[in-house]
Amino acid sequence: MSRRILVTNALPYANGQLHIGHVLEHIQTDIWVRFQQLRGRRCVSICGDDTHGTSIMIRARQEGIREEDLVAGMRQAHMADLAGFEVEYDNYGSTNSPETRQCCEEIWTALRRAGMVSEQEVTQLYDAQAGTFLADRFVKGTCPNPECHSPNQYGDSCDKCGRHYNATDLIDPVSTLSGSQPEIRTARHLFVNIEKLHAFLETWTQQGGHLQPEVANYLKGHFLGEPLHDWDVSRPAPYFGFEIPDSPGNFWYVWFDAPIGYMGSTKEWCQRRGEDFDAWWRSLETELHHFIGKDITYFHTLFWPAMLHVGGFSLPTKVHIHGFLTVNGEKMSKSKGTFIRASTYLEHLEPSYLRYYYASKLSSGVEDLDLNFDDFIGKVNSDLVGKVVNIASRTARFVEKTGLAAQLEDGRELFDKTAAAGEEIAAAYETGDYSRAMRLVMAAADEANQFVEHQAPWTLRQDPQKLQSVCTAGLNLFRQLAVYLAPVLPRLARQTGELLGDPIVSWQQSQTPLLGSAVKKFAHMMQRVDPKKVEAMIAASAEPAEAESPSAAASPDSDAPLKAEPLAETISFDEFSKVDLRVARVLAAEDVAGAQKLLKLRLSLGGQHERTVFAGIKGVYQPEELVGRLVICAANLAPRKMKFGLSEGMIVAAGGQGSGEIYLLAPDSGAKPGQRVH
RNA sequence: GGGCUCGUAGCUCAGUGGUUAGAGCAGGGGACUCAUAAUCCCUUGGUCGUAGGUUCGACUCCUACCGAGCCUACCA
Repeated sequence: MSRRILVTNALPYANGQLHIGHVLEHIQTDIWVRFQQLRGRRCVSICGDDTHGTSIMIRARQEGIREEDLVAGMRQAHMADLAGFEVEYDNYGSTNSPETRQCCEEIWTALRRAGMVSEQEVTQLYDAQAGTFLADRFVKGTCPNPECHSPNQYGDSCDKCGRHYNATDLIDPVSTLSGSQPEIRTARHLFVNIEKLHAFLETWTQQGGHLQPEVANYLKGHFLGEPLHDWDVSRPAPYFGFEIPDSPGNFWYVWFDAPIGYMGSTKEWCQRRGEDFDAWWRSLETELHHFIGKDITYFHTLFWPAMLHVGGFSLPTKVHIHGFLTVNGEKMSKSKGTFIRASTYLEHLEPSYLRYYYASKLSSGVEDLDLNFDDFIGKVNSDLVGKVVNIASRTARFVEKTGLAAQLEDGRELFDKTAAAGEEIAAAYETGDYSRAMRLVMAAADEANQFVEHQAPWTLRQDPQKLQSVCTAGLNLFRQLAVYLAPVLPRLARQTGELLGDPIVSWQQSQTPLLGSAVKKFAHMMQRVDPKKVEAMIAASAEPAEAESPSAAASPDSDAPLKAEPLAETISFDEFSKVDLRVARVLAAEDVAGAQKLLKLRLSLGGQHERTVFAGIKGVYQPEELVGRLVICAANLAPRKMKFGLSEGMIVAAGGQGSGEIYLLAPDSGAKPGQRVH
């Protein structure tokens, strides 16, 4: 009996345009789906937009439109981008649909019935002016870390010093929505007591091959080794989402309904196609495969199976988790032009290039994948144009008039060999090891080129029958490759079908030669990648701000540090003079065992006045080189108790955060310990 | 600090116990000229991160360390 498979791709968030990192996942999914369909399986692919949450609500407000309109517009843009990359879904839905709401209610009811919902008080910052609670990313303030005190930090953690804290700990918090000072308010939230399913999750994650081994290990070590925390699944109004039926004024948190959106989207498809929903989501006969990025592992491997289990739905057969995309070896960067939108790519380059490149580098593991443009150009040009398409290009013209021979005589052996390789290639696709599949196909392409070379059809004008025989073999070898590549390169498969008058619809077509068929006039199937277009794409992606402005070019110093850390708000002289900075001499400096960045300093402010200060400069300054030198110390800072002792001040230093650059300030010679800095 | 992944030729990567470690690209030499300066043949190039260990035998297993990335905690 043929397998029945339901495949999902993570739902893109409706808050932004797709970029080439999103595209990686969609292509990975699309290749797998097309492969299954080519193999004759019943394989349905489901996606849609993830539409709820504070971000969407805020953005809609900013643009002065309804959330529904914002979300609808973004969905159209996402669908257009995906279509541009030849990514096809059987249904592209939205979490903001009646179908998703219905599924949410069903699972919620089951959670209630299982006694897995509890209420707890949650204290959060509240913006009275905007009338909403503030998610961490909507509040900014000064980092509460006394050693840091960086302004303009988000409510969850400081990107300067890396400390994590509660938004309520921020100094001088400001709502980014209204600019007003938020107040602290308490609200009742609903929690799912996932710990009750600990044993179930332990078994499900560790057995049955549902997860890649490294993912199973990760969960075991990080979450399953101790009781699972209750999961906060509600947000008080106003919130763009679904109101919880039995808890008026509370809405399901976006991550509650996001995966349920897979079901809602399936339901839409079922209604349109007259399919039975339960046959897809409550049937042991149906495989369920999720493709996601490693950033959302947690939601898909713990909460999601738990919700499905409680709701009586099918559990995922496998969660396929991939790594992140880097470009030219680094995180995508707006200033370097490597943060490339899907639509920008499509304006400059063919989707086939990226589909093939990604396929050639994807494995079944969770490793990150690097898109290196030199490599990209080389690989696409030599593999696809130089090798694969070239086989057709050098044989088709000779048989335009005669068509394919009635028998496969020459090349029979190689044809059989290539046909036999099909199973190995299929196995590689099946496990998600596309790079292996591509290697195998390219090896076959090399042999096909050798065959053509040795038969030298261009020397056979005097022997039309032999010429036709050789080219029939060459084109059949090419057709085999086109079948094997069809999941990755659907356009090439279509072109091949047209060339030979026989559409490629099944993997099985690689096993039998096509004979007696007419051959159309050969036209180029794929253009080489033009490096200039790659450059143009990168230039078009670079942030306009980074495009050189005349004044920036004239200045000897880059304005990058200032951009990285914008000026703080204006303060009065009185406020400035509250900070008492003093010249101090380093009496002693030592490593703090166990600390990653800390040195323990003993400072003298003159006479008997000494201070112990911890400074995050380990690895940048050696303790020996500090002893005796003068530094500037914030001397009236409240002492701070730290893991390694009490810190009685702070020494000031300049630096680009995160870059490891730290430069201690020093007074010019002549300054004496204890002197104040005015 | 804990965890995961990775470290093999200039580049991108195969290779998970067994003969002298492979491919593609790039480089060098030659051939062909059908083909999108594509192709074919030959060729240069690696102490498989380091150091130990297990084994008759290790790139492959174990331990430690070094380096890169990510996650997580703590801390700055």
